[in-house]
Amino acid sequence: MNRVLVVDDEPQIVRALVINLKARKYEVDAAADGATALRLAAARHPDVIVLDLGLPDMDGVEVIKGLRGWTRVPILVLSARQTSDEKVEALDAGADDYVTKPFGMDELLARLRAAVRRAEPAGQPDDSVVVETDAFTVDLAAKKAHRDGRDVRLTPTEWHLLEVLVRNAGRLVSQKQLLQEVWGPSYGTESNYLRVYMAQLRRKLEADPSHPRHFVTEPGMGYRFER
Amino acid sequence: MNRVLVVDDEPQIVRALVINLKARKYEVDAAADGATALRLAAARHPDVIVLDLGLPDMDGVEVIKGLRGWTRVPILVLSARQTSDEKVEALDAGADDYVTKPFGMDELLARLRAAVRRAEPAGQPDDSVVVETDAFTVDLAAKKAHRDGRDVRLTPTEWHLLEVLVRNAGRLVSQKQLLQEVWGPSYGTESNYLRVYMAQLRRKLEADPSHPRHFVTEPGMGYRFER
DNA sequence: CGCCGTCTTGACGCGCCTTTGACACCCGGC
DNA sequence: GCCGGGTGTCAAAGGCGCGTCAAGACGGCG
Repeated sequence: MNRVLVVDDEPQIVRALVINLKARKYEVDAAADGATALRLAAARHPDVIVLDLGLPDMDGVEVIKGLRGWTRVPILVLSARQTSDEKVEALDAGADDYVTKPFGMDELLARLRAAVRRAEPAGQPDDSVVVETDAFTVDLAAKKAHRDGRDVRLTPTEWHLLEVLVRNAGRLVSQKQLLQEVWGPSYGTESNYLRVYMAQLRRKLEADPSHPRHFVTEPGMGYRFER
Repeated sequence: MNRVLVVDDEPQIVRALVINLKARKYEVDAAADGATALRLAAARHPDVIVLDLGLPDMDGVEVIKGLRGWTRVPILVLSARQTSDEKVEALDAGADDYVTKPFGMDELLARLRAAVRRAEPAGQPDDSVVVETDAFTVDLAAKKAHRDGRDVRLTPTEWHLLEVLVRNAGRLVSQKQLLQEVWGPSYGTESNYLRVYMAQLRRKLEADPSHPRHFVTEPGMGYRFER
């Protein structure tokens, strides 16, 4: 099931979109301004964002840039402005598509499907989403972690952190990058969050949490997941 | 340089597109019918396809399906038909974007850039910058150093220094430049720092630290990394 | 409205990294 | 042969980042 973030300050537009999307089995979050949009994008990690450019608190293009600083999630811009310049600016800022109001719901949904479809990973053989270590296994797609034959329960934040680390297996991930990918673009220095949650992951997944072998600290730089 | 395949049966449209695209340093191929389009797509492997739906020999949607059978290359549909049904059909067949004629060249080019951009390989993953010497290997992206089959742990300052030297491999780097790049612009004369940390790097990476072969001192000037 | 799980925040001790000073060494010039 | 600038080496001190714990704030759900 795909998650959509709808950003628009006109309630009736939001309502129409939410109804249509939910009817098609999307999970929907909604935001009425740019700040909320950025926060929700970070917190909920939608598969696609529908973004109205005319927001009360900030320029829509700034929202696009704010998102593009840390994510490649498809952004479908919705706007009443029809001029070519607006479109070019939004697209070059990182938007994936641009639909002018009034729009046909069928077309919007088709463009949404197209955006989601091409964002899906190219089905490459043998890049399994299941990662195994000698102590535990993680299935990113199924959102399941296993250890000693038992399921391990992880909170959303723990999952998110784990996911970023596992996707970069073997590579160092800087503290700043972790913070921005998990907590959102406005974070970057709150390294105490990382310490708390790395401890959680280690406690839940490492065989010997006080001597981690898979979640390695690189002092002063970041963390690394080693298979 | 990106390669574009333009598919349209109207010569003046093709001409306009080709001129504009070539002026922006794209390599351009052109096809006037669906069969030629499919052949050229296979032969030339364009980075993006601009496809008119109204072709003389076959339905545009069939061309899309024919392409999608074997490639995920971005397809930007160009069409005179404005109905919602047409758009939905084309998008669901696998098109990435749909622009109706008459179209603004600026907008089309922006949409083209967006299509090419998102098709680019996702960010960093697996683009490792590995430097090898006979004694050790350094992976700048993963922040990993290897020697005698074992990982070598480096502190942040050591990494930073190593990075500057490796990025300037073979070239002399002045003491002042090293100090300013690693310790900040307000440093420039604290050459004792360099001596301490160069010793660290040599001890951790050189086969014979007292006779360095890769981290060479140029007395009175600076240091040089030799592969 | 109250409960429960999750996230945030602060405090504390420890260990490692950085900084700093002292000293030996090499090499050219006097 | 002596001297001095630049360099390599070592070790101690200080500070900062990390792991850990726990309490409080927050938010979703019944």
